[in-house]
Amino acid sequence: MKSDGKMKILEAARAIIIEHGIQGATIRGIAQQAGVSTGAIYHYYDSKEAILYDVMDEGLSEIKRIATISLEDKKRFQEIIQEIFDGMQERFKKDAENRLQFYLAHEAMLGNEELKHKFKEKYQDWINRLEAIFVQAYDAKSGPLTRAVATWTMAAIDGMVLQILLHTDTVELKHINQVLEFLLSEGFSHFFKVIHEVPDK
Amino acid sequence: MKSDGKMKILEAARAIIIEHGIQGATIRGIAQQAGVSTGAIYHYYDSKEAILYDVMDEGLSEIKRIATISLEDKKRFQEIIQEIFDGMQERFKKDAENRLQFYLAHEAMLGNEELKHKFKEKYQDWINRLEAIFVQAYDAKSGPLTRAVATWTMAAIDGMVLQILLHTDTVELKHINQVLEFLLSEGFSHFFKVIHEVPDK
Amino acid sequence: MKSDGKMKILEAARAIIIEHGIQGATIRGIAQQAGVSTGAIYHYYDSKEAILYDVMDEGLSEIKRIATISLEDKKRFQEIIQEIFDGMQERFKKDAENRLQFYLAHEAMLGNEELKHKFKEKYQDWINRLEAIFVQAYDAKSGPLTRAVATWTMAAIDGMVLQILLHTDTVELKHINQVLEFLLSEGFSHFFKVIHEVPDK
Amino acid sequence: MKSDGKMKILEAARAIIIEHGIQGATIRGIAQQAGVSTGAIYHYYDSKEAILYDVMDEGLSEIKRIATISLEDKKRFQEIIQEIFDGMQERFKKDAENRLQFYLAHEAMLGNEELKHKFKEKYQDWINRLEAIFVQAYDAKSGPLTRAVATWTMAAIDGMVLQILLHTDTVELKHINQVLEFLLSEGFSHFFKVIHEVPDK
DNA sequence: GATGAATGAGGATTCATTCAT
DNA sequence: AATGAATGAATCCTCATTCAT
Repeated sequence: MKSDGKMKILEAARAIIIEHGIQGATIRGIAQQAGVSTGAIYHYYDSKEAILYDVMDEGLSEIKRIATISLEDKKRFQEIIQEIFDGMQERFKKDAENRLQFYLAHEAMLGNEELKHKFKEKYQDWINRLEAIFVQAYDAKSGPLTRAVATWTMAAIDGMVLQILLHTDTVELKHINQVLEFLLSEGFSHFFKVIHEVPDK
Repeated sequence: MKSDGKMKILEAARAIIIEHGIQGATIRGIAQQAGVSTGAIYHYYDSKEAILYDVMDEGLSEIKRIATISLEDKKRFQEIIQEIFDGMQERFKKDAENRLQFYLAHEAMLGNEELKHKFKEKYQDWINRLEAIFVQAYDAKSGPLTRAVATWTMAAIDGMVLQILLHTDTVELKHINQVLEFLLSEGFSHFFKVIHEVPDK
Repeated sequence: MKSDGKMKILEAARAIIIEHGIQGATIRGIAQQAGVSTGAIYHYYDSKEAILYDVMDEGLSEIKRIATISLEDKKRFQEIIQEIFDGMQERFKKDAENRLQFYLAHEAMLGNEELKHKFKEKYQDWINRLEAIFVQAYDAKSGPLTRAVATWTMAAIDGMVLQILLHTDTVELKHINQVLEFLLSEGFSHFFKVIHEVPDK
Repeated sequence: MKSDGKMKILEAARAIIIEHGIQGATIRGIAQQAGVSTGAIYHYYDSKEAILYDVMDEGLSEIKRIATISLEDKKRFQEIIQEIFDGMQERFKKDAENRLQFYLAHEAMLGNEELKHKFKEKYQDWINRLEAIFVQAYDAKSGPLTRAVATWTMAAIDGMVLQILLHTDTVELKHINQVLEFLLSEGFSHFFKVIHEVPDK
């Protein structure tokens, strides 16, 4: 449970980061946005880095991604596919959250080891879930290859989010979705069927 | 054709970024590494950002090279595939350039209009080339769907680069590559064959 | 009401300018003279220019003071005249502030819109006050002509300040003042008497 | 006689100063405008300051101001007045020249002793001429007071030019001119008549 | 708990001038 | 005569962090 003060600071930091990026998130700015003094920040957090870590911790926990799909009740193939598809569509639309995640990922890759570790955990988790979904949906045998497919899928989503944030506009969303639909309904099926026949190199 | 001075600076910047990260890449540091004065830097580049952009641009133009080679002479399918595969492997290794891509994308998202425009152009270009390769390799008919596939492919590569930079280590590279290989040698073939039979919605 | 910190900085800036000129007034120098760190300066002022503007503003608000005093209680003509005269003499002596006025005017002309706006307001204010004094002292009827006289008077003072700063030494101060005295005690009286009889063209 | 190279540089410097002010006039910029290399500048001039001096020398010589009025042929009072008036109107309109002169004056007052000296000479000259005109027009006796009046007049013009350059817009030009007209046709006459009766203090 | 003034090292950038070619 | 690459000290400004009140 976070204290009131911490929550105020976290929320402020989040808002600032979304608007001004990590570089633009200064202690002063966060303090101002939170309506407290700069000194007060240091009552709650030891350093700026600690704040970033907490922002990430909260931020990444919120992001359920496509992994919210319940696996408890056996659903029909078509239903699962549809849910995955809808989940991805939702993800593409969450501009603020995507920015935040992207900024944090960027900060992590700049050398912040703690953040990097946090991301690693999260990706492991996300990919685990995605793999589980694939296993169920496509009746595939869990293994390094299903995991690799999940990894590639996650990568494709991240990369697509990046292009959306950058407004690269290389092709209409309609066609992006057509390909996605094909992949989900046929591509993966084909892959998992074929791949099982191929011996591991 | 880059001047000697520019090359010296680019090489120095790349070296610094690999060793100290982007945050550690200061003008002073780059100048020192390049063995010139700080002022000299500004003889060749208008700003630090221009240098970073050039490092990225220079490094990632690999894609351009591959595209050019592949399309010059009619090669056999297997050869083209191999080149694409190798090109992607190369991309994964370009540590400094990949970091820069995310760093600069970050800047672009924060409102740097010039950068935003450059990224848009760059993605359009990359995806155009990728599409052209696909058209040749898979004997597909150029259209919004081939373009969408190229866009997804680009996205997947970017996303994979992100995971590599974050060291998410969700699965061994061997399996990542197995999936990639399947996609290139069979997946896309299958897709383009099937897709032509499906009418545009 | 200026804070202690601001006053310290303003005084330091004024001292530096008088001794080393505007070019010699660096942030480091001002900070040193004020006995604070360079960073502290930015706690009080947003930019170097803001400091310089404040030094000028503070110094030249003398005019404002005179105007206020004069109009508070009904004074005799001779007294008001004397105050205007003394006020002008004071203005001539404000070396740092006068230099700054020209320095900042220079900046304004080069396209600094904020500064341009400030100058416009300042001149409007000065001339309003001067006009009010004239109206009271010479019992003139407020209107475009009294305003025009105030404008010319302000112009003459500025121009004289310029010549003082340039040390043109075209004539002894004694005679400059004799003419000024005549203007104040007789010239303007004559003008306002005559002008009211002339119909507006 | 100035060499071709010098003339090119001077003209370039002049143009740059008018547009970007003295601070904006860099050796590089001047060289570029003149279409020569930065090094070439130093073939013709020893330093930047030397260029400024020359620009001023040319610039101030060109400015004939109201002093172009010929005193050779005895003109009628009304004619001379009209010429002075017209001369001032012309002066007000020469935006580029006024800027140049103002910028140079500013540079001089920043501590450049050579420029200051040059300005002193010029002001002495201008005021001498103005005084001579007054003596003739108003039939006054040359002396310190006529000189003081000329100095004040010059000051008023400079100050008015400043306000015009700053666009202070305190009053319509029409009324500015009405006051000026009164001064020329009646004010000065009155002054010179009265002043002769007053004994020098 | 809370404030906000103060620190000071470190950042990018500018520019008159020099000099080998 | 002419070039333009190179110099490097100096500029303004930023910001995480500290600490007396």
